Amino acid sequence: MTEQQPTSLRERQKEDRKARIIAAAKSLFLEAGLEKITMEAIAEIAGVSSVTVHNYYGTKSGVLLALVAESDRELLATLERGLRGRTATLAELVLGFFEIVCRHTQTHLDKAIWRQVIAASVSGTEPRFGKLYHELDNRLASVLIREVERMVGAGLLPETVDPAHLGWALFNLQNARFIEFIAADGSSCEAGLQHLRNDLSALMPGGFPGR
Amino acid sequence: MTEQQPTSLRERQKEDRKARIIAAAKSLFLEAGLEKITMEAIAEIAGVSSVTVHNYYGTKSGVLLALVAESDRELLATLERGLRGRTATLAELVLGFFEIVCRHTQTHLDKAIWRQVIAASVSGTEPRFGKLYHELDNRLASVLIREVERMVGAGLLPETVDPAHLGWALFNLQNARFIEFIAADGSSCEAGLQHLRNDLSALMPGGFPGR
DNA sequence: CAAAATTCTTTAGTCAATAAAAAATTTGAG
DNA sequence: CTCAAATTTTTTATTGACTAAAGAATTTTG
Repeated sequence: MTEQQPTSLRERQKEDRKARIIAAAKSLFLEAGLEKITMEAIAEIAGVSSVTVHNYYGTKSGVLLALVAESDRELLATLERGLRGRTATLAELVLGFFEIVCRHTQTHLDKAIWRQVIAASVSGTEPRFGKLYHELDNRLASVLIREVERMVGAGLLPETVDPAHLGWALFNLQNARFIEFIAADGSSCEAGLQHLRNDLSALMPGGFPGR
Repeated sequence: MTEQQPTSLRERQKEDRKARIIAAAKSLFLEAGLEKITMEAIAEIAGVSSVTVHNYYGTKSGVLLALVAESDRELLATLERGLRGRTATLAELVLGFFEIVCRHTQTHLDKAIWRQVIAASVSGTEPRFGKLYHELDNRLASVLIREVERMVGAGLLPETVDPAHLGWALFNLQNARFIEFIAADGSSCEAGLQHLRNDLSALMPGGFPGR
């Protein structure tokens, strides 16, 4: 996970420009909102041409994905801190997961950016984009999977559960409510949590599968 | 649900133009693919100006949503025929639902169109768009809810289950796999079904909640 | 240092989307 | 039936994302 420094001058310059671009994008988006900011403006502040921005990130949404990916490591760390070995039930796990993700999106970027990113990940105009986003999803789902494994190991869940399948199912449930959360500026994290609670208790009235 | 004819000439002309536009869009998209077709081309065949197309449908995705909405009634009818009172277990119900939806999208429109529609429904640039799409989702989820109600009534599920909550949870699970299905041109309906089976058996090993 | 390879910028163009003025047509009153 | 008012479409013009290709600049390599 540590960055190996590219020896070549060209590589270093490229990294520099990329960093300048996402730095410019981040500050501009935060101060003026997504659709007020043109690619041209980002390019100008980053000191490159707008075509270069396109060459690096493909589309405006591509720039946004880079912002999301940047905050991804921190989100994963927060999830580790908040969840690792700390939950005794599936509901606790999934609700905790959802709450951390929601709060993180509120703090770091904003809903408009997430909407664009998710929309672009679905629309599939950019091949590399979909791939990158899917990797983020994989990392997030893996957190749930690992915790389910732990709970099985600790005897909190029956040996018969398949951690990967259960983890993905829970991730998808949670993700549907996350999308609902970001889809409307008005909807609160609490409302999402309540919906998710309803989902879980409808599917697993006993608190965990098979019982 | 029956169309009441608008008496005014203006209204009739408007309906006419709208119908010409979606007819033009449908045939053009099918024969040349989504991104080859410009709004200009649609407008020309429909015999209106491109600005009029925008005035009616807002965006290109708005035109697509109209196509989706058009096929929606047929999809609902197919769901009714295929599911109503025909399933004895939740897995049968959800898997059947998923399969019908997948096959319908393959037959009627294509994945590229669905990708655009779902992306637009999330991105939320168009307020009316999100609302319309959400209504389609509601109608689809209601099918599941009704069937769950029936199964509770028939003693196939415990009295304790909340049909609305369970219906929505199942719909969200199924929808996640549907989005996965349309996200990649390569992914098959069968693969989606298998994933969904895994989800269901992970969450409800006994075949239904609470057991 | 000079040729070769790479990468950026310039230039030019397409298309979606929006705004505002202008043109056409339906409607409604007399 | 006719003329003014209301509505709607088209025309016109502009912005901005995105792409392609040619040209300019710079790093690399021999």
